Amino acid sequence: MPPGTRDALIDAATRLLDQGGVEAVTLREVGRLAGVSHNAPYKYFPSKEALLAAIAARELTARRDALDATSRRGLAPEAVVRSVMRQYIAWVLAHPARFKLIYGKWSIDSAELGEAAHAAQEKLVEIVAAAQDAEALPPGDPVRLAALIRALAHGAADLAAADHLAAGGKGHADPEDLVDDLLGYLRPGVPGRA
Amino acid sequence: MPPGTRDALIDAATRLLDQGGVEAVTLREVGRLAGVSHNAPYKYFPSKEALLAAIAARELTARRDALDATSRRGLAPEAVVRSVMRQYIAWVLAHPARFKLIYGKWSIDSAELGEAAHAAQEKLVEIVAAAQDAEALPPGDPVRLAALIRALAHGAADLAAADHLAAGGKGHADPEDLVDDLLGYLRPGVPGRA
DNA sequence: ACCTGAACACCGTTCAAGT
DNA sequence: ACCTGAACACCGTTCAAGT
Repeated sequence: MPPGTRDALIDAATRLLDQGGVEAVTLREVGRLAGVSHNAPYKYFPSKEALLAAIAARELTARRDALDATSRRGLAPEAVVRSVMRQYIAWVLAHPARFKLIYGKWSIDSAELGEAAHAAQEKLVEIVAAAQDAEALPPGDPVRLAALIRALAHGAADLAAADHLAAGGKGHADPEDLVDDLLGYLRPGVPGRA
Repeated sequence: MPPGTRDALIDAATRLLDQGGVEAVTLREVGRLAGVSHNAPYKYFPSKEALLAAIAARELTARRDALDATSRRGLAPEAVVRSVMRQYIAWVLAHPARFKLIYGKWSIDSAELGEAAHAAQEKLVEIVAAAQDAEALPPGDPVRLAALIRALAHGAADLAAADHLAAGGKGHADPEDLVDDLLGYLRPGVPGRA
């Protein structure tokens, strides 16, 4: 079954999510796009939220694969870190509804979702640790430094997506600028930004 | 009219928001809590989303006032910055639904909401600029440095609220730790974290 | 000016029934 | 095993009507 009803449902729901946000994802419209009735999804997912969790898990796995691909490209360790942060921001701005969905509130907890998130997080820690080994990032707990870097990219992207970065929007501070600023401050042994 | 139906509606909606997230805010329940019918809100707000925007604007104004109060407390400039970041994180963790609402997707644009966001942002820039003047933060465009600091607090708090900080949740990296780490890296003239 | 009750189109979910 | 159509309770919004 190459298409597969289950995948067709996830595809349809993802399309609706991208086009109109999570509130545009109705089971009736998902069914219509997938060519089934509006309650066929209940054969594959116990609830609408479980369908949304499947979208989120699939997306997080794709993000982890993207991190993996970047880390294998043969770039210098610091370039990998910078590239990964830029990709994160580009992803949020390209698919804000997927981003909001993943980090929004969940009433159910999907093991698939939790594991996908964990895998992506671990990949980033590896990348940061490699940059530390090359002395391109300051020493210390790589989990903690990865969390710092990721939190900045996450916050900058979210504020940019919500149009709350540097109120007035003069391009005074794009999320990419903030990434560069942070990496500048993190450069080991070099005081300040210079 | 001390209570005032309009304020009673915002109060009721805020209570529902805090208790069950934005999806728990239904006009029927808002009306019931406020002691009016389920369509009385339409006399004060053109839509449900406009009522939500009023909540968001009120909250942003309260945040600005909190920033203002902290900056007038007579603390050293660096202590003000640290205190303000901790307050931001505490606010997100205490009222995640208000936070998600403010930075979520808006189909309408409320002038009140935009102005409240701008006022809060400007207050933070003032605080950062004062710390720069006291050489407690590195020099440069205060708007940009304020954006960096805020983006980190925003991202760390959002990831913590969504339980995505340092997957595994061992307290390896609390949002407050990340704030301290960033301020350490930003200390002018001192290389690294030491 | 402020509020109500009935009505409309829509939604998630359940269920009996079909193949 | 997989899917459908009818039904239920709920929702945002509109509207005619009341004071």
